[in-house]
Amino acid sequence: MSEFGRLLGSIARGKHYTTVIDLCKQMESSGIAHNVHTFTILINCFCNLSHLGCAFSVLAKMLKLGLHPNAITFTTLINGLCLDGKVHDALKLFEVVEPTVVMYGAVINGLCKSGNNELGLQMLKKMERSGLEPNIVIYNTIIDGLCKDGRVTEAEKVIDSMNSRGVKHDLLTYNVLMNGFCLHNQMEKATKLFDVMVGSGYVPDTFSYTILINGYLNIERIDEASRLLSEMCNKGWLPNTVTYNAFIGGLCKAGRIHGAQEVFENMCCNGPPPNLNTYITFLDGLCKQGHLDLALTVFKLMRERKMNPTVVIYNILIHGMFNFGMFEVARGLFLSLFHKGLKRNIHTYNKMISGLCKEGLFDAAYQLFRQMESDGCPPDSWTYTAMLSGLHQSNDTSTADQVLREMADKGISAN
RNA sequence: GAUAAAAUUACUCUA
Repeated sequence: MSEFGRLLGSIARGKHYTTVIDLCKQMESSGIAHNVHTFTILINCFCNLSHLGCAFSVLAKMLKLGLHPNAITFTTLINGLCLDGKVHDALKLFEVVEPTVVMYGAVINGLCKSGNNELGLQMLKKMERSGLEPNIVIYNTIIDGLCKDGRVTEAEKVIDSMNSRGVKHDLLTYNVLMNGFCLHNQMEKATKLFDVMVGSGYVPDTFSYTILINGYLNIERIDEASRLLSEMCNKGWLPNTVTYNAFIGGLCKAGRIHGAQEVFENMCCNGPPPNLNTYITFLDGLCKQGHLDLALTVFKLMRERKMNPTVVIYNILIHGMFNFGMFEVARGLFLSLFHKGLKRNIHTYNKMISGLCKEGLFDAAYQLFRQMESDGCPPDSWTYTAMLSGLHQSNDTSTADQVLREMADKGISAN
């Protein structure tokens, strides 16, 4: 039985979540019983596929069988709730179970990732008071949240207090800090920190290099990014899909479409294989630079390579088409979302409405605006702004007033 | 009781 758990665990670690779920079904039908361990693995798989409902059904089944979920089960569920954006529910669950260090790690991560650094810091304090010692994972989580928020100085203070509590920083701490500098146009500081890190005996990994590479690419320093790429290769670190995706984005941004295409084609032929983000990055770059024909070719290629376009891919193309006057193509793409069974999101509608208004197609825009609610995408402040501007352009003051009232009723204010 | 299951870093669509 524990053999089975081990098997499931290793498959789950390889991220083959659906395989695990299938195996569990087979296991059940052949009468092999679950235990807390295998149930928890199953819950984690559902969480990682964002099938929270299924995850909680498994929990219910566990309870019905008289099995007691343990701290790991709860941590898994808390993490799943956070991944699904339900941080409040995660907190509620957290409050009714006996906390552990890892459980704190999961909620703090959920809080920091959802823009609640303050609550994350409060949790850290609460944890310290409760007698549980925060570990390096918890500190790195907080430091990352602060760095991404541009609060690198505060992050450095957290490092000091962490050190004085006897927790030593690690390679991740350096990577997180470097990324903080890179994201806020402080490449000199990032580079200096890289040198400090190497000088202290840490061996930079693929993350370290990709962080710096991406930083240089963001300021269009392709030369320096390429130099780092060779350096990392010489040191024996293989650039991965993320590293190349960063190059594709950076090259497109610098207008070097040909270079980006070369990187992309090389990935297709020699690996590492392009993933969804490769297509998102490349298509977005192509569309922003007005290379719509090539974008459509890549879009076709994507489907030939059995990579399923998502709504994000469609949004990018729709946006590109509107920007370069091909609004009929954009409308066609919008319609194919329905044919393909892909759910529209707020980006889709905001792009469509502002695009249609730009073309003077106010009625069409208004029609979409009115279908948003029933399509599960309630308009946000940006939708209202775009729609109102369209209504004003078409001198439809009565509709504009009505929309303004609705907006006020919903407590949404203009941008 | 565990040589099995849980939390942290890079690429990633709109004004």
